[in-house]
Amino acid sequence: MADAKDTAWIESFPALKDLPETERRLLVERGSVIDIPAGTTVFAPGVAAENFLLVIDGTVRVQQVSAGGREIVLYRVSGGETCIMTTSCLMAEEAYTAEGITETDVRAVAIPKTVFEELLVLSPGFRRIVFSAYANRISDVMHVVEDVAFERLDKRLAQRLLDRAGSDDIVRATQQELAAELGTAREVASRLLKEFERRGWVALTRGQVALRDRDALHRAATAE
Amino acid sequence: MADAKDTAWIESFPALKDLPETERRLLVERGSVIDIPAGTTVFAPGVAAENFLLVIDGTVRVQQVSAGGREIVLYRVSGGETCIMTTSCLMAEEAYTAEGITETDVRAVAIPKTVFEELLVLSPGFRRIVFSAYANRISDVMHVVEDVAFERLDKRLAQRLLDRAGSDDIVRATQQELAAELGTAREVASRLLKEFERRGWVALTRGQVALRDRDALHRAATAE
DNA sequence: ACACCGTCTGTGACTAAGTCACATTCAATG
DNA sequence: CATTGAATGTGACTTAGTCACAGACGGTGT
Repeated sequence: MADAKDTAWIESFPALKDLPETERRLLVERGSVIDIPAGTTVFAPGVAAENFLLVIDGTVRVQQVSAGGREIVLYRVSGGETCIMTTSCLMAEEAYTAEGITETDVRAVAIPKTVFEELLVLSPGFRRIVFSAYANRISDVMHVVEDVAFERLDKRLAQRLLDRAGSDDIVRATQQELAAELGTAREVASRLLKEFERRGWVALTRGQVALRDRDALHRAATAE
Repeated sequence: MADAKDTAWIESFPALKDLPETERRLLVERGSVIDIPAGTTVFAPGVAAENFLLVIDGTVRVQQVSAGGREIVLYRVSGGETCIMTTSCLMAEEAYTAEGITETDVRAVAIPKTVFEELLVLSPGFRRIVFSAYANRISDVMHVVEDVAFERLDKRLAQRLLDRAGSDDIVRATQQELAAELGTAREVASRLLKEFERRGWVALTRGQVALRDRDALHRAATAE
């Protein structure tokens, strides 16, 4: 009876829907669709996950947390993507210090470890999906290194505002949250935002930033 | 005739030498031992590699290079480890901006892509090795993010000096190279090193740093 | 031996970013 | 409408990065 719903999700994964019928059936029959409320910790240091997660809808934020309580966002996993950290926590020798938190309500498919192994064996397509997920995450994190080590903060902030703004040109986030995106201190983000406001690029209100001049922000984000 | 030598290398990989005989034979018969001189670029942005590399001896430095010419070391691959970047360059959708360079003469085993695929299919042990290599590299790079974003430079420099010093307490590297390790500017590294010297922790000569007080450096590296 | 030259190192002056210690403002709630 | 906790603003200071140089060292060829 739940069959109609169970087969539907696979269509949201471009990479999966082209798999041969046997492999699709394995996924559909043995994977279970789960709903996770916003703000849930999906994985964290010291907590081993037993499932391979495919995110159908919503986003999971993966971030690094420092001893001093500062945070930095490493990447986000959203609809149609796979969350490799849940599985790879098992395999890493060193302990991760990163954590994954649902930013919105998330609907996901949990593939048990055994089925994950089976698919790796019998499906070249599935292998490709898993490896390219890994490769892309490494690439994401390397990009964060590049950003933090070499780019100016005003540039990074402007870019982040553009990335996070919806079509209404509004970023719904506190300055604390924006600072955590970039791995900087709240005061620093605050001062930069004030400067952006002084220049007429944004308008600040409690808990949100309204973009007023996307062009100017874009120029700032891509300067030299 | 080359058999004696061919079977020898597998013993330097703790993870591989416990594989079943069939899988070991595949590796030994189809992999080819290659020698790479120091300073060779093993992989770079835009260059796809066709082999899976197992490093027998020597080290490969993987680093990020910025547009402005600044560098930062992400991790090193040394004897008994696998270089996943060579294979995963193929799989990532985004282009990498990292490059791998041999720091010493390197002896490695190149596993052709087809054999790599075969082994992934038939060997759970080999899969575990590959995935744990990926997981550990992600972990390494995340650690770099943490370091760059949250740790003080003097602390990081002290740690790096201790890491890189041989048993003779000497780090053979120019200040430029040390700066590149940490992703900072040469002048900054230079000033910090001078300060370390003033405190009697190190002695500076052209192209090398001699450690004079490991304890003090260790305290600096682990302070709060 | 010595002059040459490229690399490596040192420094001052300035800008950018992070820290610390607060003051202030806002919006939800009783 | 008064209280309260979260969010924001700011000054003063330290640490890190940039820019523009000036020296200093060590290998090379004559």
